[in-house]
Amino acid sequence: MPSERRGGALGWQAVRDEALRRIRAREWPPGALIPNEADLAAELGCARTTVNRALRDLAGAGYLDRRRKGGTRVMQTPLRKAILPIPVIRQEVEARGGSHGYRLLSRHLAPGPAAVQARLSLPPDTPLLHLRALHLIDDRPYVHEDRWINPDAVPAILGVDLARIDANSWLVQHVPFTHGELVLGAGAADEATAAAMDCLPGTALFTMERLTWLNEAPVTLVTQHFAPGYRLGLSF
Amino acid sequence: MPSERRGGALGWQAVRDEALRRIRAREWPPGALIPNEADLAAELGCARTTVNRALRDLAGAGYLDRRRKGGTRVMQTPLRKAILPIPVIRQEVEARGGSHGYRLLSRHLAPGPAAVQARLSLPPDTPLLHLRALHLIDDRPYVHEDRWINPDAVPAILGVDLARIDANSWLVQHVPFTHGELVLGAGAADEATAAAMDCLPGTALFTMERLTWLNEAPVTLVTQHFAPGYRLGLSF
DNA sequence: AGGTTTATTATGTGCACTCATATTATCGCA
DNA sequence: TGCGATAATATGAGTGCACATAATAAACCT
Repeated sequence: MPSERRGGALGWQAVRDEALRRIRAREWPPGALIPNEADLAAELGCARTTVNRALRDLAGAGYLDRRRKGGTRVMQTPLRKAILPIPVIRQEVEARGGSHGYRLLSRHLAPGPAAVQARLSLPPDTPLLHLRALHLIDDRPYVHEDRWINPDAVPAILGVDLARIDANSWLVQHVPFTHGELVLGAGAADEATAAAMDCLPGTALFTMERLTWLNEAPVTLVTQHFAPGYRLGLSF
Repeated sequence: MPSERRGGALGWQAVRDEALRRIRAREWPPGALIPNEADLAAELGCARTTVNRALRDLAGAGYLDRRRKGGTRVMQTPLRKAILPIPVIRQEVEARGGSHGYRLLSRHLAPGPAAVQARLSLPPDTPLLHLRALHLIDDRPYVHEDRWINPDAVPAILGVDLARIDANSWLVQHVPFTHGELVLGAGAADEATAAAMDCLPGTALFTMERLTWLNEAPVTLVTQHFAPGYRLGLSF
């Protein structure tokens, strides 16, 4: 018996599936108020706790809107979401079965342009570690990255041999962060990027900008340009 | 008392916060086995159920790896994720405070190119509704979309006046779907897209391709090209 | 009628108990 | 020593109960 348990009662996943079925079948149409937990529990022959967990899960998935005393209603538009794992290039390449190469192109310690300092919410004269690097997959250019690191938040980074290990891998292993922002876009390759990526200037490149924070302190800002033709696939 | 309850016991969110603190402080270092639920409950003075919920939440967020009998260990790399809401252009534009305009550029009912039929897992001769449309924000081009709809999955779409309401809005309101795929990328504007978007051919455009399914049946495949300079921001 | 207080209601959360299930470790035997 | 059966263990899950909390509806008093 797939979805049944002792005495024919349903488990929380079975309750969730049944509720989702009713939503999709429009038995519970968009915007409608659904029966309360106690009634559903009685109808389905399980405990209220079980119904609670099922409905809480559906609310988290964006199908239901729940409020105390107000009851539970079906969202008018399901509002689906896709999950984007924050990529670690090295792992991404190796997961594809490719060999990961890495070349540090430049390394400087100095305040960045005003726009960068502002993006990090730092005074214009705060020195930052500026890295430019190239990730390779099977010896072909894969990602060109331009990174700024705040040494105040990560003093140890200054002693790391970044020609041997890429900053992303090192940071992921050694520096926790609390939250971040991510911006996706498309841009034309500039001269420097085109040279590094071995493509023509002006080629359309997929771009990802990432800014991470450790509490109130900015950790690192990185802009990555992906090789021409790169596609990022997600499921939802 | 912010995080306390009756008798000084912690609630599940407080337990989660404490566990997260220990992970970030490296009191529980990456890869380490943490105390079992019963011990933690005893230490924190709450029920095992409460600890269970807290740790389950952290596992869902990617901080912990749990397995029966194996115990709970801290993930070596936290593996963070960003949530990408599947956009509905009209709502996105209006949420920005802009006015949403829409123009249907073409509408045909015929089988598509082999690549499209294959992407939808349909025989090469299945007729599809092919739409090209332009979304405007404050009367300026915003998104150019090229859409294929499977009339077998959505017969009613053939009777809808798609010059008045955009297909996305109509589909979201009238057709449930079970899952989908999404591909992000960057591409150069071709002649037709450039003309519609009022930019030069070859301009780098952010691209989103979306394919939705209703159980085993493909519903719609849409390729959207966003206006030059478009940036998609997310938090994590 | 108007506004404030009070009761009602549905969900949110916690606890103690019970059993299920997936592993892992251990024991016993050849 | 090697291998299969068995016991031990940590998490997964369900139930019944109690109480907390937020939002609403009803009662109440000017």
